[in-house]
Amino acid sequence: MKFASSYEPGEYESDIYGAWEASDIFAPSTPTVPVDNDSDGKDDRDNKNTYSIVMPPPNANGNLHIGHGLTIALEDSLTRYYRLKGKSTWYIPGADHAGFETWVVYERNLEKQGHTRFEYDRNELYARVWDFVAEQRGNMELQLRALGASCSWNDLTFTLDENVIDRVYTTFEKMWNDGMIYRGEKLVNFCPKHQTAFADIEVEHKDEKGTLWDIAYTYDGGEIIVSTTRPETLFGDAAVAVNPEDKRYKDLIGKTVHLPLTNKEIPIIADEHADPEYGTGAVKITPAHDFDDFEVGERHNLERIKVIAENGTMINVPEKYYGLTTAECRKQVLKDLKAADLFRGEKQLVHSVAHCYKCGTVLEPMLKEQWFVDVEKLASVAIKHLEKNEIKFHPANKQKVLINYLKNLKDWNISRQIPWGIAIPMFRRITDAATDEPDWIFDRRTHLKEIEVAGVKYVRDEDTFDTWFSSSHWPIVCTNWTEDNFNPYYPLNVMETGADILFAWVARMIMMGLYVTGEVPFKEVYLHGLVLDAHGQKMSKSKGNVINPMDLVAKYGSDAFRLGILRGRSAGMNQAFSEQSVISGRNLCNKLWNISRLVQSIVDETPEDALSRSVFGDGPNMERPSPVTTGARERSEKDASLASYETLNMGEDWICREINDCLKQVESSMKNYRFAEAVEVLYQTIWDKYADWFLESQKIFKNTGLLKQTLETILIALHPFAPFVTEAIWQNLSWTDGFIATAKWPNKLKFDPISAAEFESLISVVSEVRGTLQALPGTNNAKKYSLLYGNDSLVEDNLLLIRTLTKVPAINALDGHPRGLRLALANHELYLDVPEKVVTEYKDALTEKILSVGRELDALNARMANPNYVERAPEHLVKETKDQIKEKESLISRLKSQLELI
RNA sequence: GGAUCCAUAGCUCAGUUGGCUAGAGCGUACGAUUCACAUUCGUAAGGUCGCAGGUUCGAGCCCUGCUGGAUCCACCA
Repeated sequence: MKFASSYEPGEYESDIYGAWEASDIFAPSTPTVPVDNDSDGKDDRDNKNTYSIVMPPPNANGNLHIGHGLTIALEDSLTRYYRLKGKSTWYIPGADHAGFETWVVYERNLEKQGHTRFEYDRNELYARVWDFVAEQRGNMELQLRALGASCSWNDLTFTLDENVIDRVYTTFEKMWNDGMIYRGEKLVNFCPKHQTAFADIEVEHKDEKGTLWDIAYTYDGGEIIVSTTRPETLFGDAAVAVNPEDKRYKDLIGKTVHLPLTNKEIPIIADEHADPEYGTGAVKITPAHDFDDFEVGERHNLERIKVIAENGTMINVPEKYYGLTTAECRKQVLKDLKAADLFRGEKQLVHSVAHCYKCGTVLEPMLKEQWFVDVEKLASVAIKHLEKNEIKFHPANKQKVLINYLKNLKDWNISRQIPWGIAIPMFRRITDAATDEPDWIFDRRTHLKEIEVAGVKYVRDEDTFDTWFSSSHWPIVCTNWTEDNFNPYYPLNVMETGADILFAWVARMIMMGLYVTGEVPFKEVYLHGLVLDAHGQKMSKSKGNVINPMDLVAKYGSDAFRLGILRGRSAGMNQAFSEQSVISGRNLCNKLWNISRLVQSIVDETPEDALSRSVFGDGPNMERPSPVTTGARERSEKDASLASYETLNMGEDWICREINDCLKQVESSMKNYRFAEAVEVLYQTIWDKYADWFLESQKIFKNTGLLKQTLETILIALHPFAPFVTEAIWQNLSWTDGFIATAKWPNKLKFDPISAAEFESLISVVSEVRGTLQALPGTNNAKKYSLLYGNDSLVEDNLLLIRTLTKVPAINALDGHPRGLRLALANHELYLDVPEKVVTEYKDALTEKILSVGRELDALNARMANPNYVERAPEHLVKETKDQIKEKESLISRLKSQLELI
């Protein structure tokens, strides 16, 4: 048997992916390189039929985590949907060198082997990490395949590919020439462990308990007490600041105080930065080691005295403290202050402290010469385009959030002291050269340590770029955008990524896209939130609640994972996820499998229908009977709209209508990025409508043309979300052809709307029968009692169907007097043939039913009693209310007469 | 300090310009089962839509205030 009794994803998934890839169906149909067939010098391509999306590159040396799972589920659903819709889809995969992340892993390995980074020069380290990453990379790519990502593998972009580096250098050169790059000595957040600076955005602030110490700075005839959490930095103090409005210290402004433990005198200055309400109102100013103090120092032209070295030890301090770590120094300073009777007390406080987001080390504000990008122009251009709504955001509020961020953006430190990254293409003049040559020159030859230009020698800056500087070019480099040619794939149709990197990445892609190409890099942005555990908690290794997507794929299948993670998820929100939703997805796949199995078995009863060709290998599950030769069908069979069928009864019209509604809802959901809704409506349609009502009725009618057509339609509609099971079924069905992955999105089905609506009545009749049978005392009622009908054409015309669906033993026309229990249906005369005794026992339930219908009727009447409602509400609503009142009234009177009979 | 989001059934979530009796999945209870599927089928219970006001014929949805939770940015000597 081709269809086993349950769907086993493990038996199909890798074969299916292999077949897709071997047939190269994920490459876009519109060429990605310029085409000029008529040699008129113009590109013949257009962007009307293209759909482009790039993958946020996963870390090349890591494993995919749950967030990647969500990313792929979202992006691949879009890609597959638009592919079925006939677009030339280009889903471009990527791999990230993940500068700092990878470096941390590599350096840890080095340390384990008893080595340090300082044993090697930069080029050698780079080469070693390159090999390390190359070894790891295939793993991540296999996992993307397991998730079903239908990306164009030939176009995979690695963040250190030559074209990426070229593009980054071109941009940097342009910025340098435009005067947007400057070298500045500024305070940067510096990790003493990793020996590198970070951008503001990479810093993690955590609230910590600390101590605030009061220290006396003396002057002739008195002392001024300052409060500090960092006594060890006092050697770098350049002043003491007080608020100009602070009466206590007014007379001291301009005087000098003695800096404790030294022979230095420093001035007392007036600056707004000092808050009279905080501590003593006087604050020590250490321009080289505190961000605020740096600014105070700039205002007052104070000396920047660097007392902490990059390795975290003390420098430029009295002999006694030299070389101590900051912690040791703090201890010693406090001890010495007490001995000198300059210590004036301490108190506990909670303050936020900057930490390295990778190793947790407390970051040191460090005075360093670094490369900065002047972001003013970049940000203002981006704001202008954002305010013109050139990019649509999902969720919409992120547009405002982003604009707000850009308005407050500070200059961007792009230097990193990590070997693993793109070298900054700047060279410094060696000091003894002629003095009229520039200090720094741009040059692409970063593989050289030293270059000579016009007889002057220059040495390369050893720093590398912040990875966000290069990844801000991602849409540009992935689509091979160039200055010279029209590119039908740029801007991207959508940028899908995590809401947590809206600032770090999305903002920078927009700025860079506009700077380089003059256009926004994408038309829409979809941001997903965090995937939380089943209880809404953040996943973390320390909590032990991390869910590995690959485990779920192995256990339940790729489709189940995708369906599960998309359910109940909406843009931008951090939402819970549990194995249970994956199990639901698995169940749907199995349901669909069995639906197909049933349809195939009905089709098989008509042998001339059984014909197809296999597109695929000879796996044990992929075999099918030899083709039958009668009436060979053309490939157009897979175009669902061309298949022929006729609807022969109202259930058939009804399912056509329901499937059409479903398609419409899926289309509108996809347009609005409401993935969960698309999945939900498919789930309902396939399970509750197709299987539970339509297929049940087809056990009687067996309309093979329609069965084939409708099954194809729902398979294609579900394919974007569950690519494997739909393909596995497609390949197993006897009449389908080609890949479902490249099928055509179905057209609407034709049906008779009046007949379709009548089926709703039948459903309500059947439901009422089932409900009443369950409510009656006793078990197995469906087998005990038959139905009697009065003058009712719906029932009369559908005796067999109603009998099948309700499982009652018989349905007979009422001969003479009504008997048994009349069902609570306003428009049908139907009785359950039950003995008087049972009817009597049912009395309470009947009374309750009358009361509940009565309450509904009261509410409707109250509405009509309100003259304002009748006057002001839309006419159709008023009419509807009237109709409902009529229906309820008739139902109630029937139920009441029944009750009287008892 | 600035900003954003969230609060609907036991749990996780829908509910799109305000409009029919507020929905789904899971869970729970009861019942079924040779006939595609126990990864099944049927039935049911379960909600003052966080609280308090306001606008409206009509509010889960709009407005104001409050409470609770989350996140981001800035700052914390």
